[in-house]
Amino acid sequence: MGRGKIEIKRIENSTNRQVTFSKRRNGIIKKAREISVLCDAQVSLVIFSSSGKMSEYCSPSTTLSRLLEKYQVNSGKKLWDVKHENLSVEIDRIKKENDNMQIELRHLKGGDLNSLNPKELILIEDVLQNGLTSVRGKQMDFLKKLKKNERLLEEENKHLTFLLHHQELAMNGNVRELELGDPLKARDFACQIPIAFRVQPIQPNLQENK
Amino acid sequence: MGRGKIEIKRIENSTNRQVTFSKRRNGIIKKAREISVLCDAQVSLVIFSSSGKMSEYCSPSTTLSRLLEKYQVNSGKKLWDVKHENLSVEIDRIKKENDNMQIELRHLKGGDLNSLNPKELILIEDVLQNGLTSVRGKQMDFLKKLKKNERLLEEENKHLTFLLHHQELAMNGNVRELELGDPLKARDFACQIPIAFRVQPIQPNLQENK
DNA sequence: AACTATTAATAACT
DNA sequence: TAGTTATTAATAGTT
Repeated sequence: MGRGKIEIKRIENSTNRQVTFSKRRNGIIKKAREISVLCDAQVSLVIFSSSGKMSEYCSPSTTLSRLLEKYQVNSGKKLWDVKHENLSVEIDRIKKENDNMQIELRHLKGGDLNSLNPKELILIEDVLQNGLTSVRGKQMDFLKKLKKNERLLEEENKHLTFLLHHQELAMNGNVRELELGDPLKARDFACQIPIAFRVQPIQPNLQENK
Repeated sequence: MGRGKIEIKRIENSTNRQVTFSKRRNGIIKKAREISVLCDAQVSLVIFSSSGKMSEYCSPSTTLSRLLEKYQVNSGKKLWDVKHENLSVEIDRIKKENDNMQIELRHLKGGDLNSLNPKELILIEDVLQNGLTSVRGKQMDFLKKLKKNERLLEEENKHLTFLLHHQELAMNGNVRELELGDPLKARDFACQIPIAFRVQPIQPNLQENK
């Protein structure tokens, strides 16, 4: 169909090839659209020119994705194969793991025990007993720590009380001396107070609890 | 191009549509092959007839998968990544669920308790205590059942012993009578034995254990 | 499935 | 790159 018959083989002239590509691409896309409409067919057409330019046609009644889905079902070929498959396998594996843990958890919490025999019950009992021992051990640790902190606090209290008492005594003495009118001692006193109050012992253990 | 011009709209006559589909499908596939060869193009063509029959063409220099890979890069559209993404999301969800259960299990079994505060410890202790109570309750049920069976067996034993004893007495009596030569009694005795042995009490509860 | 009158596509040319 | 046209190719209706 043209000014002469042509052989179906690669067109060597690059310009010619490019022109023919343009024309025939339009033609084939038109054909695709026509068969879609005339025959109620679903068509996907993807064309890359030798220079890498892409053209496509897809029947308006569908999408390329859906068509390819059908393609896979129909042909049995897998297009987005390995990755997809791996993910599915992974999901199955994790789900199984999940189920097992769920059952174990239920059993430990005292559910669904009817399906177990006495031996299995004993195993679970052991696990629970061990868990309980550990948890109570940890609670005991907390208790000890609290007790220890209490003791430290009490000691600190004593110390503070002692310091406070001495402070009072010193203050009284200075006041008395101030009343007697000694300016040198008065200055000394003014400097003393901040230092005395700076003796605020900090107990780091007290901040440890979360 | 035919015996008359046709409008490009759905062919209502089903047979006609089917025939036209066949002809045009061949035509378009031929066109696809031709543009592939003539212009060094890569073409993928997938066609589904309205009845669901699939036809395809793909340039010999490539595969549908590779072409679609290029398609995605070129168009920026995602063909199978949507599904891919969904699977990934699903995996993440399940993995998270998994992790949570794993942590819970570890805690119940007495591991990784350092990360817990006293309140959480108490919660876990409660769960363990409840579980232990349930498990021990179930064990108690088993024990009771065993005890009950034991009792029933003992009673049955007694009964059987009793029957056996009587049997022996009866036998001795009959033998003596036989020795005295009473043919009527002898026949009676012969009939008695089977009946006596038929009193084999069956204890259905004994079969209940799995 | 084959035929053929007719239209549609397009190769070479402009 | 786009338009023209002579020629071939595709195909609608028919057998």
